[in-house]
Amino acid sequence: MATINDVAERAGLSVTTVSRVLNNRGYISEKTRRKVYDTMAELNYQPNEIARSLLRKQSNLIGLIVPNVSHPFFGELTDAIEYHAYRLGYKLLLCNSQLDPAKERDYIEMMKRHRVDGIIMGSHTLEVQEYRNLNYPLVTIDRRIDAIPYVASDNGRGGELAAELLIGKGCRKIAHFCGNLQLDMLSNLRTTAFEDKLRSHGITFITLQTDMNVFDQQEYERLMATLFQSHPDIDGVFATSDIIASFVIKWCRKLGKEIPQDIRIIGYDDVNAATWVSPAITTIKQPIEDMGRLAVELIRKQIDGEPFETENVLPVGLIERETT
Amino acid sequence: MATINDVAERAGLSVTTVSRVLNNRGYISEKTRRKVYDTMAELNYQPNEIARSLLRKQSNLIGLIVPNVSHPFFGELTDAIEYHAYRLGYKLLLCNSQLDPAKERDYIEMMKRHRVDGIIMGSHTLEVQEYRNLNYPLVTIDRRIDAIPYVASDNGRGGELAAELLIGKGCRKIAHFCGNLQLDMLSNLRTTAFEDKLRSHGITFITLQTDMNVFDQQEYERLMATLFQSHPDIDGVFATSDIIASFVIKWCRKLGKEIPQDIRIIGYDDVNAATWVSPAITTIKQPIEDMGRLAVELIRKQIDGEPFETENVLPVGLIERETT
DNA sequence: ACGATTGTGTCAAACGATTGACATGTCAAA
DNA sequence: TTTGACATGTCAATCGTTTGACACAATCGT
Repeated sequence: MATINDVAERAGLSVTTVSRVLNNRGYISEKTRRKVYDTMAELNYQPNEIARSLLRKQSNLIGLIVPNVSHPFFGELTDAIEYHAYRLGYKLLLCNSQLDPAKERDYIEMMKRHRVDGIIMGSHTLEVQEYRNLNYPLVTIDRRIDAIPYVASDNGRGGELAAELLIGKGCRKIAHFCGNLQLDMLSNLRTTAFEDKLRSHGITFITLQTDMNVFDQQEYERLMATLFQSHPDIDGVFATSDIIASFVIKWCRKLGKEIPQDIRIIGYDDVNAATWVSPAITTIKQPIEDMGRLAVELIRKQIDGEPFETENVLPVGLIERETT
Repeated sequence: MATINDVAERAGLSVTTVSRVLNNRGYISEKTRRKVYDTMAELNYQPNEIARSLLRKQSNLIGLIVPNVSHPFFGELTDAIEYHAYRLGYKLLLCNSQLDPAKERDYIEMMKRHRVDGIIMGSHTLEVQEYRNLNYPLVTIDRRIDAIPYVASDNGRGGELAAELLIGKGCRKIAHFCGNLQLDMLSNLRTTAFEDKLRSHGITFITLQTDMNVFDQQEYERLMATLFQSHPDIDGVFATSDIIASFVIKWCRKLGKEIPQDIRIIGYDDVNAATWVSPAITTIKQPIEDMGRLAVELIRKQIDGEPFETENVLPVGLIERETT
């Protein structure tokens, strides 16, 4: 691969001059500028970003850790993050933790070695202490750790909205699929708020935990079987992801339950997949695009030393479709 | 951030010695080795991969370009690629082209500047000439360009299997949703093989083009409306992705068509989403995991100068579920 | 004709690590 | 006592680029 020296030599100029046109500094005549560009094209020269990064102490890389990009929520979030990172001139280093602490730790180390400019943590399976010691531009999705800036949507409000809708539709016995409550994530607020609301209305509910971030279809199926066997009379379901909701729909069909007459279902996230199934899923919309934009923005601000908000909670919305 | 000099100084050793323990070369006493590791931990030292890359002329980065990770097929493919890249010690640079040639070109340039060790092209919207001139370790997914190694699944066989199944089930008038036939992709072979088979059996068919890689829900809906309006009597559908198939299912429900009694539907890919909808989609399975593994493997072989196959066509399979 | 502006050059240091050449020393085996 | 393995050190070059300091011309306005 051609270097700046090759370009300078071939163009009959000094490296300094070539560097000057590359970086737009100092006086350069139009003729020289053109000569340099021509030669660059001729040699198919691309400035070596590695050398630049070394000198500038800036890699223009952002690390993103998610449980799994093939989960619709994280896929769409990754899309949004990639879009905004690109707009700001950053490249994205993608890591799937698979919710494996060892892999997550390993990836974080790798990223630090590669001197990424910041890390967006969509997965967080480690102990709080480890994140605290990181000492790095960081943004967390859906989890609050000390003073580390985070972006989340209003999970409490989401749970409330779901409860209100189901109550309003007259449901009397409701099942709720939530994520792993052991993990310290803000999405657990959905469950808290949802249960509080139901309790205050004296409505019966059953809460079932899943691992919503890396789906295990088998586990979902087992869970559905258990639920409908022990509680054949539930008339409402609040699932903490649209994917789980789609499994509920499947199971209802299998059991001959009419949706929404016999049972009402509400999902969460409003991923594209919510409209792929029929009936289309009523859901709580997370502003995925905005969350991605904000996450990137927060990294940028930390890099540029600008002030930033630590707590970034975005509004959610109810999207009513055909399952309620 | 601490450098190797800081470590050496603090440990009372020379950089050479520290470097020797880092790289496991030459004689090192157990005592010194421990001293170095302790000091590294103390200073929270991480060797600067940027400096290493510059010297070694190896970034350990693999670039991946896909139309869009939030498309289930590419999400799952990305997962597989990430998994195997990680196993081999590579990090993944993720790029969504959004099927925008300008963005794709721009990303390719960026990747070359960053000296990624190889590029996996899951999106290819540029002119053949541009890829030819790339002169870089490259692997293409589902597209054949000169001698550039590619991985694909047996699209021809896939189309054939779909046709055989539908014919076997007694369908007489079949609709086929294919991707953009203008793009020179191997997935077009599905269409060719499918149509050939139907023709040889004297079965009527209608082929409709979509842009399957970046889904536009609106477009799908429009397409469905058109199809069922002008051909209310179709009794079989072959969709070139499971997502499109799920839209067909939706539309059939809306029109009160029973699946599979009135109409049989077969999708393509066998992504997870194929089982989220009900009835679960009968589909042609692409070995996504293997495709990802092979793609990474092909990049590695090019980097390491090992011999490799240029044509890598993996077998597909029929997964019969509930829509046929 | 003077000084300012413009255009280009030379030189060297710096970024953080690796590596080869070579020197020096200790210690134990032969 | 000699030899060689083991252990560590010094020194300098290298990867490709940027940048500041400084020098030297040519050209321009006045």
